[in-house]
Amino acid sequence: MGADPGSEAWSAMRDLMMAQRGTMLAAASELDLSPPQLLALRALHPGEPAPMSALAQVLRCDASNVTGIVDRLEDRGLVQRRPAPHDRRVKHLVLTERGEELRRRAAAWLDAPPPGFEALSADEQRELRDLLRKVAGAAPRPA
Amino acid sequence: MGADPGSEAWSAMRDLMMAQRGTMLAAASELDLSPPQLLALRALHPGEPAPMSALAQVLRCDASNVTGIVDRLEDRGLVQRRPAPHDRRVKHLVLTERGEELRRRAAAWLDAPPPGFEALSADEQRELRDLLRKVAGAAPRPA
DNA sequence: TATTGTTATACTCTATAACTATA
DNA sequence: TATAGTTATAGAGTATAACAATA
Repeated sequence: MGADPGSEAWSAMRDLMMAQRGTMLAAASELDLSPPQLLALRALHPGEPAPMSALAQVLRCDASNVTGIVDRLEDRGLVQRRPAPHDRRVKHLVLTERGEELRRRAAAWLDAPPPGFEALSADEQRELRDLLRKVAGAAPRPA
Repeated sequence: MGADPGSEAWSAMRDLMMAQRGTMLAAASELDLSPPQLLALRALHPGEPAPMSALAQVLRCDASNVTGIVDRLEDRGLVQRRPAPHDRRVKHLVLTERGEELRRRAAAWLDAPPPGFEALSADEQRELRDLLRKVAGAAPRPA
């Protein structure tokens, strides 16, 4: 019955991913954001203007979609489009004060480890961290 | 700079989740399925008829959406609606032969551990499995 | 010529509300 | 009365193709 340890580990991790999907959807609903809007808000960092194209990369969607997603975030006063200094084709996105505030509320939902992590001792949490870093570091996301 | 080990472990796991999101989107595109359709196909198990409502739970969406998603899967000959024996309000979903075949192709994409897992020794994979099971088991998904 | 972002289009997903058929 | 699934509706996400402005 037992598959190899790697597959079993991956299976457990996918369970956690499905649970996290629920948390993310709940957070989006609570913050009155669509899932892509929530992802976009998190991809933007305070004080770090980013081109529209960066959002397309994170969202893994076509650039044409970013236009509409940013339109709605901008309509709500959460982000602003600004001309990029070095290339007049590029538009930079910056978080507004309200955008930063909403982003902080999103972080409170999503950055905290799920309650299941409390089942591990401090030593076990360190072990888990090191193992996960090894896995994540070994597989740099393909562009 | 270092947060607590739990947060650091969670951060590494979220990196893996974002990477997995890319894999899932690539698989859906490759199989010519939308993300919800792919999720639905995976939620149905060969030889195990399931009510529409089960899909709504897995997809975490309203029941009204399931109608359309199943409509399109049925139009493509991947699933079939059947009357449930015990309650004539309920409709059971079953995978067709084509549905099972496509589901196998989806599993090939998604069930295999990402390449990063190869960075771990067999012992480390077992450690990771045990730690993840402890975390996942401690936090049964809230209904 | 190539790239960034926009527009137009068609399709899918999504929740809400109202509805049908059953329980 | 309550529940399973459908329909109608409106808004949002999605890719494709064509386009403007800029490089």
